[in-house]
Amino acid sequence: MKETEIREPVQKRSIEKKEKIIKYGFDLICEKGYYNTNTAEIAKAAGVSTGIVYSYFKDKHDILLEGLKRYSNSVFYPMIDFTNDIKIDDKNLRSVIEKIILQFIDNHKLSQTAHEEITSMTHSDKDVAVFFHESEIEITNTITDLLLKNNFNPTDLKEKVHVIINLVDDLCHEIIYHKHKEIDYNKMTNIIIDTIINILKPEK
Amino acid sequence: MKETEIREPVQKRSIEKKEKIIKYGFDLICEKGYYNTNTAEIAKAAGVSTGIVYSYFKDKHDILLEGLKRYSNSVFYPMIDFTNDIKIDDKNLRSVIEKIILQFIDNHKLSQTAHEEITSMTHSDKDVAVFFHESEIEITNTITDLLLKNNFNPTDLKEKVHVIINLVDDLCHEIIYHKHKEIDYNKMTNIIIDTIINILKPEK
Amino acid sequence: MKETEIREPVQKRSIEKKEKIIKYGFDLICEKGYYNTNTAEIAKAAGVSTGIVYSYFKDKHDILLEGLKRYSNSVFYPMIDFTNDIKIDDKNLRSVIEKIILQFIDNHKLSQTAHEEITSMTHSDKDVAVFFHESEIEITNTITDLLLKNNFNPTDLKEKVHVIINLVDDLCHEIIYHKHKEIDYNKMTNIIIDTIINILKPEK
Amino acid sequence: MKETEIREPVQKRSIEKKEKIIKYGFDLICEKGYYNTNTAEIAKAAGVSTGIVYSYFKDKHDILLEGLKRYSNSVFYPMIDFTNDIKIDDKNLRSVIEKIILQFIDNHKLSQTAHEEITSMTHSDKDVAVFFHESEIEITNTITDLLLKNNFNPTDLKEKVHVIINLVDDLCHEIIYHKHKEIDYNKMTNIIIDTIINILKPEK
DNA sequence: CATGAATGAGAGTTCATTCAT
DNA sequence: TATGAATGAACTCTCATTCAT
Repeated sequence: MKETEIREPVQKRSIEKKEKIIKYGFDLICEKGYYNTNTAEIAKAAGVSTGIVYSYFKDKHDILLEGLKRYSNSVFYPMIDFTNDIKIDDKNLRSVIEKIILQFIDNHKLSQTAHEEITSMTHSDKDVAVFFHESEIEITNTITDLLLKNNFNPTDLKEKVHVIINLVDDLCHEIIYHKHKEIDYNKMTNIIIDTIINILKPEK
Repeated sequence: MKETEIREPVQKRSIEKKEKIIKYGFDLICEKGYYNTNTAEIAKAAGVSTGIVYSYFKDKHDILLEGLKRYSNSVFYPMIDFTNDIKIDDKNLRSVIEKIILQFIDNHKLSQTAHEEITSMTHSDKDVAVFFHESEIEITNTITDLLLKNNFNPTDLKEKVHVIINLVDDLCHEIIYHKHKEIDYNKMTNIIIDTIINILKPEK
Repeated sequence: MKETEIREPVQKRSIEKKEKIIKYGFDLICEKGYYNTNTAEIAKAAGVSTGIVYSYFKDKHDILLEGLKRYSNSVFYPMIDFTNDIKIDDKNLRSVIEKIILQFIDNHKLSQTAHEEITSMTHSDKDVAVFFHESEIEITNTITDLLLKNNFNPTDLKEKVHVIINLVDDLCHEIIYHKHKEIDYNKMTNIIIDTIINILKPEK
Repeated sequence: MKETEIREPVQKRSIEKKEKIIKYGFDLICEKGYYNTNTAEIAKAAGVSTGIVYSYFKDKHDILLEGLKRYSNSVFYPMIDFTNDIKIDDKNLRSVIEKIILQFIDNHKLSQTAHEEITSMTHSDKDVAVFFHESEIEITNTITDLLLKNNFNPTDLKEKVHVIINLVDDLCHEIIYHKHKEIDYNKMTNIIIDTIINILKPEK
C-alpha cells in the first residue's frame, strides 16, 4: 500500500531534524490541539520542508505518538529522581510529597497544555490509548516499588498509589491552569497532602 | 452578513428531530471524537437531512455544546437527588457515598464516553472551556451546600469537596472504562470511601 | 417535468400577495444583489411563506423578471408623461431636458440600486438580455417619435436619441450614487444639457 | 485563526500557473458570471487542482480582483499610448479620437464580456466598488492631463473628460455587443465624435 | 389555498500526503 | 536527501425547491 520507505536517520544532521520535528511539532499540538495543527505548520516550526516530515514519520499521527513518548519520559522520571538518594519515612514524607508536587508543576508548565487534548484521543485512537495505559501502569508500579523499598505498608499498596497519583495529578492540573477562582489552592494542597499521608499510614 | 435564521422548533415532531440530532450527534461525537464525526454522519444517525441540522443549530460546534448541556444536567442532578429526602450523618455517610458512586457509574455508562474527548477541547475552544468551568463550580457549590445543611464541619469545606469530587470522578472513570487490569477496583473504592470520610470528619 | 402548476391569482388577496412578492423581492434583489438574496428572505419580506412563492412563480429567476417589467414600466413612462401636453421647441428644450433629468433621478432613487446588478445578468441570462434589449429599443423609439412629433430634425435622429439617452442615463447614475468627489455634478449637468441641445439642433 | 499562507510563486512554472488561474478564471467569470463559475471549473480551465488555487489566492473573490487589475491595466494604457508621441490639435483631434475608439474596441473584444457583470458587483462588493472607483478617477485624470499638456481649454475640463469617457465607453459597448439592430453604428460613431469635438472646443 | 419544515445537491475551502525537481 | 508545489478527497455549510400537513 504505502510505497515510501520510512527512514531511520543515521546521520547527525538527520537525527537532529527528526528531533526538531518531534519537539516543535509536539509543542504546537500541545498549544493548539492536534486537529488544529497542520503538517505545514509543524514543518515550518521545525525548520524543514513538508516533504521531509514524511521521510521520518508514517503520518501526522506518528508525530504525536513520538512526542508523547518523549514528553512522558522527560516528565515523570526526573520527578522522582531525587528519591533514589534518600530514605522516605514518616518524618520526611510530607516534604517529599511537597517536593514531588512542586516538580510536577514545574515540569508541566511548559507543555502540559496538551494533556487533556491528547488524553481525549484515548477514545478514538487505539495507539494513544495503549500508550497512556502502559504509561500509567509504569508510573504506578514505579512508585509502588519505591514505597515498598522504603518499608511502607504493602496492604493494597498498588491501589493506594493509584488513588494518590490521581489526587496529585488533579491538583497539579488545577494549579497549572488555575481554573477556579473560588478555590484556595494552598488549602487544597494541604488537604491533599494530609490525605495522602493518611492513606499511606499503617492501619492501627 | 449571515441571514439564515436558526429556528427553534415548536411542533412536536420538530422538537423530537432537534432532540435526535443532539442525542445521536453527541453520541457519535463521544464515540468517534468531535473532529472525526462529520455533519453528514450526524444527520444520518439522527435520520434527517444535512440541511435541517443547520436549521436548528448554528454549526457543528453548537451541536456539541447542546449535547454537553443535556449530558451534564442529566448526569449530575439525578445523582444527588435522593439526598434531599434524608439527613446525612456519621452513621449513613458511608452508604450515601457508596450510593452516589453507584449512581455516578450508572449514569455515565450511557454517555460518559465523551468526558475526556470533550474536556480536551477546553484548550482550543473557549465555549467548551466556559461550559466546564461553570459546571464544575456549580457542582462544587451544590455539594458544599448539601454538606453544610447537614452540619458538616465548614472549615475549608469548598476545597475539601473539590478534592472529593476529583476522587470520585477519577474512580468512576476507571471503573467505567476499567482501564487497568492490575488494579482491584473493589479495594480502590474502599480506599476512596475511607479517604472521603477521613477528609470530612471534624478535626480533633 | 415540472408537476406543480403555476397559478395566476384571481382573487384580490392573492393578487396582492403576488404583487408583494414582486415588490419586496425585487427591492431586496436591488439592494443586496440577486445571488445574495435568497427566497426565504423574499418570502419573509413579502410576508408570505416560502411555499407560496412557488405557487406564483416558476422559480427565483422569475421573480426577477417580473420585477424588471414593473420597474421599467413604472420608471420610464412617468418620466416623459408630461411631454404629451406641451410643445417642445428651441425655447423650452433646455427646461424640458432639465425636468426629465430631475424626474429620472427622482424615480431612480427608490430602486435604481439594481440597475447594474441586473444589467450584468445580461451576459449570463438570456431572458434578462432579451428584456433589456427590448426595453431599450422601446425607449429609443418612444423618444424619437416624441421629437419627430415636435418637428426636430429627423436626420439620424434615432442614433442621436440613443446617444442622448446614454448621456442622461450615465449622468443620473453618477448623481444618484455620487460616485466621484472630484467631479462637480452641476457643471457636468450643464455640459450634458448643452451637448444634448447641440446634438439636436438643425445642421447649419 | 487562519494560518494557511498565500504563496507568492517564484519559480517560472508556478508564476505561469498563477497567471493561468487569473486568465482562465477571469475569462470564465466574464463568460458565465461570477456566481455561476465555481472554483472547480476555474481550476480545471487553468489545468490545475482546486487546492493550488488556494495557495495563490485568498479566495475565489481574490481571483476576480486580480483579474480586474490585469484587465484594466492591459486595456486602458495601451489605448492612449500613442498619444505620447504626438501633439494633439484641432487638425488631428478627429483622427486621434477615431483611433482611440478603434483601439478601445479591439482591446475589449477579448474580455469585455465581463464589464457589466462585474460592474454590477459594485453594489454588493466593497472591494470591487473601490477598484472601479479608483480606476475611473485614474483614467479621468490621465486623460485630463493629456489634454492640458496639449493646450486644450482647461475650463471644467475634468467634467468634460468624464462626459466624453462615458460617451466612448457606451459607444464601444454597443459596438462590441452590437446590441441594437435598429441603430446604425457608423452614424452613431460620427455623432459621438462630433459631440466630443464640440465639447472640447474653446468657448466663443 | 397556505405553511414552513425538510431535502440534498453543490458550493467554497482545507490539508494530509505525494512527487517532480 | 531535500524541497515545496501540487493533488484531490473530504469537510462544513447554503439555499432553491418540494411536500406533508
